Amino acid sequence: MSNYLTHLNSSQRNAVEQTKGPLMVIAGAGSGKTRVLTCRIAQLINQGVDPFNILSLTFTNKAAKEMKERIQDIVGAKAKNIWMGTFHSVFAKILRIEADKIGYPSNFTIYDSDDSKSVLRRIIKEMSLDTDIYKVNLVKSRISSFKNNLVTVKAYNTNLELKTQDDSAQRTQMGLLYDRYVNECFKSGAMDFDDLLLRTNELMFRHPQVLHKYQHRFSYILVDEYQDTNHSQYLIVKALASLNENICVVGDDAQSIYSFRGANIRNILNFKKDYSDIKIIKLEQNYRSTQNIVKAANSVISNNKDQLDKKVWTSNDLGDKIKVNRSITDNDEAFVVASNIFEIKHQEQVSNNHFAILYRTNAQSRSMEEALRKRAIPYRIYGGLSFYQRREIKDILAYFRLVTNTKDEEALRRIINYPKRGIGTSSINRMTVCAQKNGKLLWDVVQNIKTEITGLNSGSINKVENFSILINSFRGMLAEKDAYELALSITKNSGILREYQMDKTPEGISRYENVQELLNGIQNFVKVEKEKSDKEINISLTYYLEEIALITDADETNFDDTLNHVSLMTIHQSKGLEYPYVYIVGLEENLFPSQMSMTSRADLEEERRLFYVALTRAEKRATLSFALTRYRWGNLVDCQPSRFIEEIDDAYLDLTFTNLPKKSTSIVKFDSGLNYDTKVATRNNNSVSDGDLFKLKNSNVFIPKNLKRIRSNSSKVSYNDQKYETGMKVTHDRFGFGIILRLEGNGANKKISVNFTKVGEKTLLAKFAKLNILK
DNA sequence: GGAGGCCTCGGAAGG
DNA sequence: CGAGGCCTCC
Repeated sequence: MSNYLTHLNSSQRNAVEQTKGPLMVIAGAGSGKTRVLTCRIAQLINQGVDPFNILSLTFTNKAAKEMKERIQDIVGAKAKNIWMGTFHSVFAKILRIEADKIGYPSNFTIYDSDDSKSVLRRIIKEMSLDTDIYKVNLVKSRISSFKNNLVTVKAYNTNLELKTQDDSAQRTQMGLLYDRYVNECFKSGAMDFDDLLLRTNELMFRHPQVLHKYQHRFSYILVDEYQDTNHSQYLIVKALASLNENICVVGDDAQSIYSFRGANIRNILNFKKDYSDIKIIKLEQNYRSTQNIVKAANSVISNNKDQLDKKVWTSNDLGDKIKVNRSITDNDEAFVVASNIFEIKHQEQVSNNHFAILYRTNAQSRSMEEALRKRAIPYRIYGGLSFYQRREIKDILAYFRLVTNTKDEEALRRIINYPKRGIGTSSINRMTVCAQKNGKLLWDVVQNIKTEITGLNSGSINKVENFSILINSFRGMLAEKDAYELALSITKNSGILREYQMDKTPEGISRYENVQELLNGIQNFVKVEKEKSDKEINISLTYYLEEIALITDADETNFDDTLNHVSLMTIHQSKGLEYPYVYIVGLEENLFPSQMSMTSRADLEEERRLFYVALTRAEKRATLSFALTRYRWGNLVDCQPSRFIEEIDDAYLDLTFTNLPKKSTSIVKFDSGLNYDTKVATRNNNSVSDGDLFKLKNSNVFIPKNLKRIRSNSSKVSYNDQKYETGMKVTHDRFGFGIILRLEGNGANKKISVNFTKVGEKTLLAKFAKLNILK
C-alpha cells in the first residue's frame, strides 16, 4: 500500500510529500502529473486526513472518475468520500444544499448551452432587437464572459469599458438584454453553466457563515489543469483556501488551450503572488515521448513569450525524426495518412488503437474517414453531438424537467406542443403575454388556463387543460414512483414513445433506439443507486436529473475503447491522452494556426500551445502533414504550410520532400512572432493582394493562386517546364520585373531565386512560377 | 399548424 | 457544402 512513493522521481516525490501549505506544481507534458495528484491524495489520507476534508477539482468528470479509482486502488473504499469532481459538479451539489440562501429552489434546473441560446433568442425577439447586431452566439459568449469575470448586471451598467465596447458595436441594449436573461433564468429556477460558478461566488461572499463552513470542510484543496481555470473559478478556490492555505494547484501553462472560453492563463502565471510562502515544484522529466518529439515540441513552444520557465527533457530513446508530408489536396493528405497507417500496421504489427489522427477542426475528419474506410482500417471519431444533446433525448428530459420543476420555462415551451397536441404558436403567445402582464409564470397560466386567460377559444383551452392535467398526473407520481417507473410512464403517456415508434425512417429508428437506451440507463441508475444506499429510499426522478445534469458523453463508459480502432479527434479533445503514433494533419496557415487567431499575439500563442499539445501526445512517432489546396465550405482554397512546421528546429525534422521553407536558407525573412500584432493591418482586409502579402511574410516559397485548378489526381498536374537560366530577365504577374539570380534543385522541386526590382529577392518553385522570360 | 424552401453562417468545447 | 433557424405558403 505504501510503496507508491518508491515509483516516484524526486520532484514527484517532493510534490507528494509537500502536503501542507500552498504548492504549485508545474507539470510538463507527460511528466506523470496524474500520478502525483493521486499519490498526494493517498498520502494525505495515510497521514490521517479525513477524505471528507479533501476537495479535488478536475476539468472533466472522466478525469475525476479515473483519479478516484486510482486512489481507491491505493487507500481502499474510503476514497469514495473525497469531494472529487469538476468545479461545476461539486459546486452544483453545494448550491443545491444552500439554494434557499440565494433564492433558488434546491432542485433548480441546469440550462445547457442550447437552453441558454433558446432563452436568448426569445428575449431578442421579444425586445425586437436587430438580429444582425444581436447575434445569439455573440450575445451568449459575451454574457458568459461577464459572468465568468463576476460582472453582474449592476456591475455591467457601471462598467464604462464594457459598455463602450457594446455601444460602439451598436449593441446599446446589451445591459437590458443581460438583465432580462438573468431574470428569465432566475424566474425559471434555472442556472446556466456559468451561474454554477457565479452563484457559488455570490453565495460565499454574501454569506460569510457559508464560506466559513466550507473553508473548514475543505481543509485540503487540489486543483488539476489549473491553467484552464477562469476568473470565477480562481476566486472560488482562493476564497476556500484562504483559511488553511493547504492548496495545491497542478498545471502546465504550455498546455493552456481554453482561453477562448474564459480560461485565464494569468491564474497560473500569477499564482505565486497570492500566497506568500508558496512552494513551486517543476516536473520536467517526460516519460511519454522520444527525445526527438520532446525537443521538437520544446523548440516550437520557445517561440511563445508568455510562459513559465521550465525545461522538459526525457531519457527515452532518440526515436525517429518528425516526418512532414506534403500533399496536393486534402484528400491526398488523407490518403497518405491512411496508407502510412496501413503500412506501419502490417510491417511493424501495430494494432489500430496505437494510432491517432489529430486535427484542428471537426470538418477535417471527413476526408480522413473516407481514406481510412477505403483502406478498411477501423476508426472512431470522437466528439460531435453528445447523447444528451440529441433532440429526442432533450425532448424527454424536458418532460422530466418540467415535472420536477414547473418553473422551468424552457422545458415547458419545448414540450407543450410536442408531440403535437394542437397548442400552437398563437396560443402560446397569448399565454406568454398574459403571464408577463400579471407577473406570473407561464406554467401558472397553463395550469389555471380557464381563469387566467380570455381570448382563447374553448378548443384551445381544452387542449391546454389536458396538457396541464397530464403534467400534474406525472407530478403526482414523483414521490411514490422511482425514476425508472416514472420515466416509463412519461414516455408512454405523453405520446412521445409512440411518436418515435411510428417513424420508420433510419433517423426515426435511431431516435427510438436512443430513447430505449436512455430508459435502460435510468433503469440501471436506479438499480445502482439502490444498491449503494442501505436504506429503502426512493430513487426519484428529481434525483436522477440532478445526477445527470452535468454528465456529458465524454464521461460515458466507452465500451468501444477496448475495441481496436484508430482514433480521430480534434487536438482539444486529445489533451491528456497519448498514442504511440500520432498524425497531426492540416498544418496550414489559416487552418492551424486558425485564421481567427491571426489578429493577436495572445491568440497565436494559444494556437502554438495547441500545437504543442498535439505534438506531445505522441509517444513513438509524430507525423505532420499539410495540403496545398483544400476544400473549405465547398470551395477549393490554396494553402500555405503552417508556420509551426518552420518553427520546429530542423534537426528534428524529416521532410519527405525537399523544398519546405527553411529558416536557415530563408530569403524572405520569416519573422518569428515579433510582428504578429502588426498583421492586423494586413489581415483585416480580405482582398486578394493583402492575403498574398501575408503569405509572403511566412514562406520563402511562393505558391501562386492558380494551383486552384489542380484536382485530387496529382498525376494530371502539368508543370510549367520552361527552361530558366541564371541572369535571365523575367516578369511576374505580381512582382513585376526581375533578374534570375540562381537555380536550386531539380525536376518538380526546382527553385528559382529572382531579384525583383519592386519587391526584392524571392524564391519561387519553378513548377508553379509563372515567369515570362524577356528576350 | 405544418412542410418545404430560403437564408445565413461557419472554431475549438469542458460543465 | 451542410445544418439549423426562419419564413412563407398552403
